[in-house]
Amino acid sequence: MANMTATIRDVAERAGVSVATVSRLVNNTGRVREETAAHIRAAIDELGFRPNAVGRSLKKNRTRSLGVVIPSMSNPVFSEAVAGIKAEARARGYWLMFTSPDYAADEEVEMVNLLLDYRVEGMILTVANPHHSPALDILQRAGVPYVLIYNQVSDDGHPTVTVDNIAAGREVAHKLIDMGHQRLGIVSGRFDASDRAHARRDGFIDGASERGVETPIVLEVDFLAPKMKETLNPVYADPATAPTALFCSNDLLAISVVGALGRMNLNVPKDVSVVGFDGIAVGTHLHPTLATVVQPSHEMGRVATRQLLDRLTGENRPKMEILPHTFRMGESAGPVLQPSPADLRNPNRKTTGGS
Amino acid sequence: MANMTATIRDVAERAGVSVATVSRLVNNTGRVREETAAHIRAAIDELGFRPNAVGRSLKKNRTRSLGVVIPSMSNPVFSEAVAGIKAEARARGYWLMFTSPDYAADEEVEMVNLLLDYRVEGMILTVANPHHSPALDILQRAGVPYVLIYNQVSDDGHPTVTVDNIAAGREVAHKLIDMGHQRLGIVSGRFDASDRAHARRDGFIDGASERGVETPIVLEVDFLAPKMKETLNPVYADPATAPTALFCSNDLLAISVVGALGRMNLNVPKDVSVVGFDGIAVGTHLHPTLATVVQPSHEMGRVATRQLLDRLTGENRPKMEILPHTFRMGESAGPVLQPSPADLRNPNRKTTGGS
DNA sequence: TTTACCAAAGTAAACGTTTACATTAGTAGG
DNA sequence: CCTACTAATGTAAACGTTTACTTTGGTAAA
Repeated sequence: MANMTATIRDVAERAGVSVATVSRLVNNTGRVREETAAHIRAAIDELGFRPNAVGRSLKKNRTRSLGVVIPSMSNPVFSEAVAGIKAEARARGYWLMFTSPDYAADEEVEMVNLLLDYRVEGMILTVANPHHSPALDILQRAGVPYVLIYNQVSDDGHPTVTVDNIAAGREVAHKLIDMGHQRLGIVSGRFDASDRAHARRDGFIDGASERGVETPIVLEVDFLAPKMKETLNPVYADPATAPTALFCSNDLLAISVVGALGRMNLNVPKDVSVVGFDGIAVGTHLHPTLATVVQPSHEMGRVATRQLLDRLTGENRPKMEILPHTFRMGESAGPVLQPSPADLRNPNRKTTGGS
Repeated sequence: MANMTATIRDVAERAGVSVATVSRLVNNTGRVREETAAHIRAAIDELGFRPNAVGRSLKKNRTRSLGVVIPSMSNPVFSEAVAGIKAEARARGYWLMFTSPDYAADEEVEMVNLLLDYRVEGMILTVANPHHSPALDILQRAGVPYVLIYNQVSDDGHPTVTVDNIAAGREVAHKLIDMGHQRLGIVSGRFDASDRAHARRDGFIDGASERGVETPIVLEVDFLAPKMKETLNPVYADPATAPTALFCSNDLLAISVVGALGRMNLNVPKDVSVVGFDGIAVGTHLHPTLATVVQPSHEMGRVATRQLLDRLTGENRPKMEILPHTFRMGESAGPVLQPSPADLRNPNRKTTGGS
């Protein structure tokens, strides 16, 4: 009967050969006579031998594992990226050790430290703020290669695979204004926990300003437990001033907003248009389907991993890479139905905005 | 400047002590004079020394890591469980290596093998079918402790933390029938990929039968890419025979069903009631909110981990543990509004059903 | 028969820790 | 001054692999 963790030495002994020969057979390195091989294979089977990756890692000084740190596992957008990372990593023989700090900054540092202790060969991560990140400092000090995903970095910064959040935010503003919306709003998670939410907001506000539309109001909510109705109620107390379109910093938030509006007896999109960000799958199954900016999450994961692994094999250094996003129209967004008298006098697009 | 992976020997050398002393200081085992300690700490800082977990694991023959294999990362119900697992594991100094086979049976085996190679000390997993699982066979053969979660096992089987899926299914049937529904349906993922979907269906059918209600029709869809409208259209072609209530084997599916019905111009819950299973957070944010059976996912993760770790420290053997589920009412389910003439003559609850 | 070569296998030294055991030196009791 | 004890530290052998280097035979060429 097979049992507790036989070692290569046990196998060698039982097969009557040296450990070196067993190792060579197991790893297909060097040649071994077929007769001998048969003995060894038999011994392996009988003992239930399974090469110890710990011993191997130590000797080769390579763990063949990558660390992945994403903000949260409960947002499908990150799951999709991890799927992409996993696909690419496994195709190249790497294993993933991943974890999420769930939006706690100190956890970010803690997890990076742990991963370094485990000697991952590289890391892929999304941090709260890449421009001031203790976690990244540690990583750099340790000299372990890494690639960011989703994060919004300025040009010279860290190697990153992401989309152009600012441009995307701007486009959403334009799209909504083109549909006739003149009073815009933003619903976002905490900006200090997400640099991309920050960027999307900036782009959106910028886009509004470019079209001479009043600056959108900004509603910052706690992403983890958004009390959506309480947030929206005061804003929609006066329909005459309330935004006719809301841009949400991610799809999960947008779903929550759509639900809350419905429960406030406001129709989406007739009374309020809602646009999300991310393009998570569930958005297409809702009623109304969710209008959103789609990020190529799976692809982002793949590309980041490819960059990282190429770097590890010395092929080249990762650089910043901006992947294309797309706007996906959905039933949650539509034209303004009842423009206010002011809007009737003012055509949609002002050519220029004073101040 | 700090740099490439200093070893304990480097530190010892620089501090002018032996490696044993450094080890003792780092691990708080044995005493070391404060003056010496200061030197060592300085050396550690200057060299950026970070104990190599691989070396440590090899020597101690303990990796302090647990393997987690869940069917999919894109279903939030599993993310919640992992959060619970993570909380408990980290509190006791364990690290998680987790992965998901994404509903591919051969991957299940592959992942378990990899985790065993990495010498995880125990595993927590949800398999497609615990009664015939090559992955579990391997695990048992290897003698590595494990605990299942979510899986539906018969009494004598594997240690498992789960809810009573059959009873829950039965309750849902009763609830719906109590609301006046007489024509029931089930929408489920592939039964061969989920023993719990199987159990929920059995319970539901059983519950209907107990009340003398016609056997629900069963719609089996591909969970990964459900073509929901195509599935539901033929069923709802004739409103007179179509189910007035649908029980879905999980919330993600239920959300998809609600959306599809909406797009078919059927009102939920006026025309059709929909009930899900899992209790994922997003369900409470939708409009209509999702009626569902809530599993204590986080708690299930915690309990399973506690069982496993207790087992590892020899405290006791894990056994099957059934946690309580709850029915959460939501706007997606309601009473039948326009009972058919037949229903009017027949009161809701038949006292007994003849075949 | 020698020589040279090659395939097949063995030997032993790492890899970075931990830890049982040994050593040293300082202190207190006699 | 010796003895005994203790605190502080050192020595060296593991843990399970991989791999450079060596050894052993067998075979073909000369």
